[in-house]
Amino acid sequence: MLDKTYNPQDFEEEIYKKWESDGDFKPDMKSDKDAFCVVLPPPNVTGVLHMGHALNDTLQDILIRYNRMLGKKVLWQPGTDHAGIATQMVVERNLAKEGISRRDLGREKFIETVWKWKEQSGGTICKQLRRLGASCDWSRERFTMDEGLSAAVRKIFVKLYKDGLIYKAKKLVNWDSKFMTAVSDLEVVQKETVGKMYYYKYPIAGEEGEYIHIATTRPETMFGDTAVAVSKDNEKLKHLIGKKAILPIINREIPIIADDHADPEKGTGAVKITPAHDFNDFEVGRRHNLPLVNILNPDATLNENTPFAGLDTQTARQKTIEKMEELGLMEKIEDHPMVIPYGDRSGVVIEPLMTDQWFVDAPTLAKEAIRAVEDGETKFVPQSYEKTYFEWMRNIQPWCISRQLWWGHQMPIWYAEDGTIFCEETEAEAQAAADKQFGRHVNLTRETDVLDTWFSSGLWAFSTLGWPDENSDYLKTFYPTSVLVTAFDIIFFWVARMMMMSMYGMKKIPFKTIYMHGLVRDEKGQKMSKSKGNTVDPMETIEKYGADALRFFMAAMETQGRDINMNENRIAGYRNFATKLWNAARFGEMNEAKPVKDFNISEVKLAINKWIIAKAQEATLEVSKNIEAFRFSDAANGVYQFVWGTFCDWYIEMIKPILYGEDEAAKQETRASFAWVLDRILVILHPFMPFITTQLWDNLASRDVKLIHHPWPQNEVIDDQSAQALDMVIDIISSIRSLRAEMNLPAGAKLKAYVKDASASELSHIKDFANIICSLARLESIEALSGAASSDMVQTVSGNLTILIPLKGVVDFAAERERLQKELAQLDKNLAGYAAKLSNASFVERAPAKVVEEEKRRQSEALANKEKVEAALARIANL
RNA sequence: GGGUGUGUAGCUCAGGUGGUUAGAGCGUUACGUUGACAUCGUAGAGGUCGCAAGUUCGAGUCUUGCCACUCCCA
Repeated sequence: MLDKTYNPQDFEEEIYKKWESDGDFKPDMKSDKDAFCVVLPPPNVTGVLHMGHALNDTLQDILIRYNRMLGKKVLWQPGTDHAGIATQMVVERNLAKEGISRRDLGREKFIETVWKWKEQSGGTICKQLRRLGASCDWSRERFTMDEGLSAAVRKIFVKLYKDGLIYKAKKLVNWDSKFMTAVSDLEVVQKETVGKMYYYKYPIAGEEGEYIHIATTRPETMFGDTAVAVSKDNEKLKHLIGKKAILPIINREIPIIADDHADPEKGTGAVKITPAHDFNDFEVGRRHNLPLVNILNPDATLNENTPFAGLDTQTARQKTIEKMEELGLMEKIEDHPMVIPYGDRSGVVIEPLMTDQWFVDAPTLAKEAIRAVEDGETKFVPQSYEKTYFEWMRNIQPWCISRQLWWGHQMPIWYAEDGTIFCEETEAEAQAAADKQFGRHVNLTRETDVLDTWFSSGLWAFSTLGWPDENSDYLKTFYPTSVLVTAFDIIFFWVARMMMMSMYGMKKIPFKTIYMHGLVRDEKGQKMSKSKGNTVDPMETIEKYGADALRFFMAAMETQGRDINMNENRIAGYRNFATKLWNAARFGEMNEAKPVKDFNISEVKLAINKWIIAKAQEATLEVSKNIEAFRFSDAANGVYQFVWGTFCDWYIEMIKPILYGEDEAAKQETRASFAWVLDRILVILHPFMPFITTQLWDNLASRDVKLIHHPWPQNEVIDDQSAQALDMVIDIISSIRSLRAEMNLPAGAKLKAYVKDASASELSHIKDFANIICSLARLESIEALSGAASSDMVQTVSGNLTILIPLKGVVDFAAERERLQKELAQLDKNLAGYAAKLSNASFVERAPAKVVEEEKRRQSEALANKEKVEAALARIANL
């Protein structure tokens, strides 16, 4: 027997453990069916599950479970990302608590510590994914730093290097002074702030009392100035071009050059050029062959090229201003709105800095990645994301892949004493190559930089399937993967890079479809963030409402291209939905509705049972179609509507008279049909709510097949002949219920009803379903009206039928007149609309005949109804 | 500044290709403990579909302009 109340905490975790220990998530590699594969976007190993994951993983699990039930060979490939900076940060913070810095430990010991941390605390998010019900094949769990994936990284790195697509260059890069590493453009966030604009002047060399006026937001960088630029079109200032300015304080002469970077309309029209510390100035410097003067140390303090060595930029700025004031060169300081770059992990100001770094030639790799999408080999859903993708890919910049961190893939690069570079997959190979080239044994030292985390996750679609082993069964079976499901915020970080790396490494697309979903926001539509304190922990939600309710919420809210706002009421609503299903199942149990082996739906005789079976099949079709089209909300709402609105609200209520009646054959068939439909519900609801469906499946009967592997119904022939009769019954019941409510008839009053204007077949249906109608509309009887309607009868119209109920002295006829007047007004309004359309010659001429016919039908129906209502009004006019 | 979305009931949201009286859940009102379920049932109220013009026999849906907000890129 099922428990009286639905309590997901009682069974969800156990069910998951059983699936996992039974190997239910593993693909049957011997099967000859189509393959279906999804790679899990690897969460950071430091991560904990947030609502974004809950959405992402629910959608993937729905696709995975649906396709598994379709009988395909299904793999959901899980794993985690080593998350370079994030992980190093966590471990460094832990060490700091014990007063140890990573430098105290040294590189090797530190990395050991990270690995230890990973073993102990790295698996949190994977446990949480299990709690959500994600049916990943955990036996194949990978980590971006594990041996296989590291081999993939080395192999592709060497290949790229030898193809000339990885190179070392001294360039201006985004420098994070907290972690003392370069970061990529994507890891920099631009924040708007109100800063200051400083106006000062530089003396002109050899011209006493002449100055050039400068406006800058960063006075302390003046020690790195190697020119002042003026536009050649600047009438006021162009006479200065070719002269020299003197950098005050350090008294260095710098040229005044002509360059359009200096906009005559902005600031003073003259711009100080600091090529080593500004991306724009760097370009100016290159155009004019200006020297680069670096004024910063790696920790963003000023160096000995300045008078303020060792001071941080803020202090140095104050000192510079003071000095300039002393010299009488400071003019004014104004508030100035500006955009300042910050490190997305470190939160410190990012400084452009000249350093030696390694780059991937992204513009070259992007070509194939663009082509694959242009040619439709990979499709974006919703398609509009193609635009974003193309926009980015066509303007892509070289990708800085080196990081001056310790945690990550160390680059397979070795230097000889003279600096010659050797790039091989192993040290031995590098040594051999070096010895061969030099003709003697040389000492090699390895590059200390590690790779950007996204370099290894860029290989994820194929490295997890066994590459570089080209003969791997999994690689052959599952590559290209079927669908990638991800949020749009990592389209550049990850999706674009996987496309590039896969097209380069595999010469084939990584996935056929990329499904992009939105972000999960808080109730007000604000982005969730720890600093705002508006995050909702999915684990707490699951604890309170069950994983199924959270999953169903995510599915039901997922409409293409839109963000999802959290809504606890709604989650509670889906928990109620689960409760509803639970109680429906209990109803079946109490009424001995057990699944019947080899139950043949084509032999079902009762219209009510035929009807619900057809409706269940229609719902199945709807769910299938919508999942295939990635219309998750339509799919979820389809099952919801069927379970609650059709099965519980109508079918269960309508079969009660049968189940409590005397007709044994009818009872038997109804019990079997009920059980069949309930089973069908469990099947089509399973991808959305795997736990409750499995719990019910396992407890309602002994089964030959586990629900997780139950075949998904396909190609069914739907017999909906009985649909019309049942629709009429439902319509009659609804009309009578409305009438009762509107007239405030006591719920307990048993009434007699008479039907007018019914055809012979309609009358026979009414007779067949009389007990159902009476039970649900709380009538004493329903039969055909013989003779004229008596004057105390109130009426309601249902389709083309008129239902009359005599109400001697029970009713307030004034209220009834009011009700009928209201109905009449509505009918008149509609009739006016139909008449306007049909008297419009161009409508009748140009609209399709079907539409015109339909309009005429509606008009005549409304007219007939109007007559009936008028008759009823006349009848009770004097009461 | 460039680009992209969004604006529908009190709230949160659905409304592929234009065609009934624009739907759901929550909330709300009235009634109800009828032998699964009060985490419930029945019935109702509630909308100039952001604004304005246009195309069309017909516009929530297509076009243009405007307003407000979101996000991405500079």
